[in-house]
Amino acid sequence: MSTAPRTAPRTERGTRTRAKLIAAAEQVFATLGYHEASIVKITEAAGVGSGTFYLYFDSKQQIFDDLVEDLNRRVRNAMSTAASQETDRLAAERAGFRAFFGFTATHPALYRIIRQAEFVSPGALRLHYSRIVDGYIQGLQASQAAGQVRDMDPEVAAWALMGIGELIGMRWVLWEQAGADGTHPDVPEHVFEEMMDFINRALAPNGQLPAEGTQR
Amino acid sequence: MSTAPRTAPRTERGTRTRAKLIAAAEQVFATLGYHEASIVKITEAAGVGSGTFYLYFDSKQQIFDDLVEDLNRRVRNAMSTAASQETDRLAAERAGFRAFFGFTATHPALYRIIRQAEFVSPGALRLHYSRIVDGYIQGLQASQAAGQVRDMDPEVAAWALMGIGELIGMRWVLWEQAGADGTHPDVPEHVFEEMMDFINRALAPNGQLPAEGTQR
Amino acid sequence: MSTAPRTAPRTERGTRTRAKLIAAAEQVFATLGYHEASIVKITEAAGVGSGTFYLYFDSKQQIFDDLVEDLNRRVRNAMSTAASQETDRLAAERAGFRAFFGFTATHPALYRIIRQAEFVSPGALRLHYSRIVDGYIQGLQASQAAGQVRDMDPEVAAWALMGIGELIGMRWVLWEQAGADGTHPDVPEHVFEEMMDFINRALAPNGQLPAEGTQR
Amino acid sequence: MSTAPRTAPRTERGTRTRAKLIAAAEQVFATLGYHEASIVKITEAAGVGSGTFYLYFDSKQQIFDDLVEDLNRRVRNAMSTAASQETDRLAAERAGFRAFFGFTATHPALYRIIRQAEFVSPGALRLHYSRIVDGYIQGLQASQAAGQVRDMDPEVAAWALMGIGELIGMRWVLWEQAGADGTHPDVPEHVFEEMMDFINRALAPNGQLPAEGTQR
DNA sequence: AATGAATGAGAGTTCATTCAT
DNA sequence: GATGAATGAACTCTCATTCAT
Repeated sequence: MSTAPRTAPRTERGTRTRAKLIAAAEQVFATLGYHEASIVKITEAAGVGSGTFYLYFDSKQQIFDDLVEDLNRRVRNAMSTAASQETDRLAAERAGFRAFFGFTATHPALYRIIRQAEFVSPGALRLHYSRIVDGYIQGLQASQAAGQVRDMDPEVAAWALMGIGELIGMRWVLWEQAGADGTHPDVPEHVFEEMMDFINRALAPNGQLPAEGTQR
Repeated sequence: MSTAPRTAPRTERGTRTRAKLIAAAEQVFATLGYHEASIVKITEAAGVGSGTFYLYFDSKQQIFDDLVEDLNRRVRNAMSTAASQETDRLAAERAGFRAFFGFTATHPALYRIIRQAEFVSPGALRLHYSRIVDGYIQGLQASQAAGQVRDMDPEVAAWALMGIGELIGMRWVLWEQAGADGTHPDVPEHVFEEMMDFINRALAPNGQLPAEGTQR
Repeated sequence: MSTAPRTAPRTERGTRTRAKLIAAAEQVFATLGYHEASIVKITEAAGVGSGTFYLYFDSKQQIFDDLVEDLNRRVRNAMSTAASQETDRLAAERAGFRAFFGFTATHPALYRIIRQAEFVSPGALRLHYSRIVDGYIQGLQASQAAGQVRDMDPEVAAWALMGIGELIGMRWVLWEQAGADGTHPDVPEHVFEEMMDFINRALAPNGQLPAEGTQR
Repeated sequence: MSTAPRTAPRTERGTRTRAKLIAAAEQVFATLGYHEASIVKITEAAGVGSGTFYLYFDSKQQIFDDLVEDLNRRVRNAMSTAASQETDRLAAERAGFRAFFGFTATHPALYRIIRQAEFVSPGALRLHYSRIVDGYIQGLQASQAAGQVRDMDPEVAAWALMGIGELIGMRWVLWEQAGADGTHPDVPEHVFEEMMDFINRALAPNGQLPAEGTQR
């Protein structure tokens, strides 16, 4: 009857229990998808009683939302960390995409979970994509200010880049057989280069096409 | 037809009933998603008894597969029909994307359904994307042969184009509020032009970039 | 809306259709049991449309009742025909049991159907057994009048005989593997003789035990 | 216990709930038969929620099998307990049959359930009869060793005794109207005596038939 | 804080029966 | 007389959630 959310553990033991549940949920959702995953399966994987779940989460939806939030934060972090270590615009772009594909290869769960989010948690999907796109927009605007990207609407370009990464990653990472450790291979080199060439041409200022060597 | 249950009625009335069910399923799946959609909701939307469903489909899975198949066929048809009425490569590309967005606007179900397919019907998702990409590849190869597209791997470009259309369509068609008739607005003009410009630059042969000022 | 039973075909074609349905029902009920048998399976086996069934039978129950009636008539007929060809009381008894086991061996359907009758068709089971027992009672009374059976309540003895035949038949006919033609083997000779000896001793007038040769 | 689902509760409350379900199933199966009995009817009779059923049993089939097992164990126990308190072979036999009819009178479910087992649970029916018959065989062999039963094949005699009890019980216990408490009357005295006389004569060693006038 | 037995709404599915053709 | 598409009540079974312990 209390209106307080149940998500705040008061004791240290409680904190540990909540963490076990989140970790179990990530694994179970990734393996089975949202609907096939049941609370009992999650609590069993966490090694706690089924009733315990509701001490920390209001519903199955809520733990799902928490998970999407978590994964989104991690993929953006991976991308921005990688990009920020480069000074050149082109190198930063390459590093960002490499980080994105790397995260996809090692965390296929992200992909799987996101694809279910639209109906499970209205808004979670939009938030996920919007946040990543915001990162692209900021990068593009900075590059425009430095004269390294042509004059254009950065929002449209950002969604285009997001789409390119999304489907290339789907095709050449997720669809390739995962190894025994559940990790997929990375995008093949020539595909990555073709993709970067495609993007460079689309973004380059007039008359500043990339140097011959990389154009093929 | 190869997927129909043995009991599938063969009369004209039966054909009409099956069509009503497919149309209802499209609407219900699009609105509620696969898991929230129930056979009863579909049959109610179709205006038939719940048992009637099983005269035409073996399971909820099967009508889902049939629907994916159906929508895939229709969207590819819309795209190729539109593109084939243009002789110029650029015009054909524009027409193809316009048809894609138009289909998305009037059949949001396609999008929403595909996003759920990974866990629901492994294989259907891949088939859907692969078939559309095949269409892109053929178009790109023809344009390459005509010297209108630069030398490049058409498969990578095709997946990039697919991704661009996918996310631009998601952002500017599906995420925009649908009207009373359930139809979403089309992509705004300037977004469409920015996108086409992006693509043109990515595909244009060296030295054949559209002249400044005539691009829009 | 008419109160007339639908079981009376008016034309010759109707007579044939009804017969096809009865034959199909016997086969389907025997194979699948009452509840697993569906009207559609029966009509398919009969080669008619499913709606046709209700031109001749009011319900699934009714055709079942008709079948029980039919099988009961046939097994009693087999038994009494066999017995009536013997003049000696002992020989008649032996012939009756032989006929009973023979019918069981070639029509295992009877057994299977009867075992389901109690809940399917209240009264059918009682009628079946009562009628057979009535035959035994009449035989016993005649033998008593001839001094060939001791003074006793023929009704109790009749039910005892029925039970003996029932379980010996179950154990040594039905439980033995049927051949390729669906026919079970007959009761082994020594079992039959042991059983007849058992019965003879139970029924024989005091001091008139069967001759040494048949006692073992 | 070996047939319990993995989720079967282990607390004392759980034990009580399981017992309530088994008792309810006995009553419902006896009244309605296997096919008319539904899980909901059983759980309603047990006074628990319908989902509770599946905490204790995997399916309707399983509770049926468990019930057959349970009733079989109890009827054999009642029979052997009664018989073992008598030293005289004849008295033991009488006590065994009395116990059998008494069990039938208070647990008509056993009878009704067994009759349905053939199609419902192949094997359960055979096991039930075989186990009871095994008890008869052992008793007969012991009596033969003591010279109280004539030389004969005890297996055939055992099945004959089983059949006699089966049909006499059906006719004079089950077919007689049950009282308000659901319990049927016992076999009438003169029927019981006639039956015992029938059996005694069938089993008695040559020359040891009970003397006239002292048989009843 | 933790438990797990209990719940009941709702899922997918079947089939005896009806009725327009 | 014959058909078979259509029906809907009833089935078995699942699972997110509650609550007494």
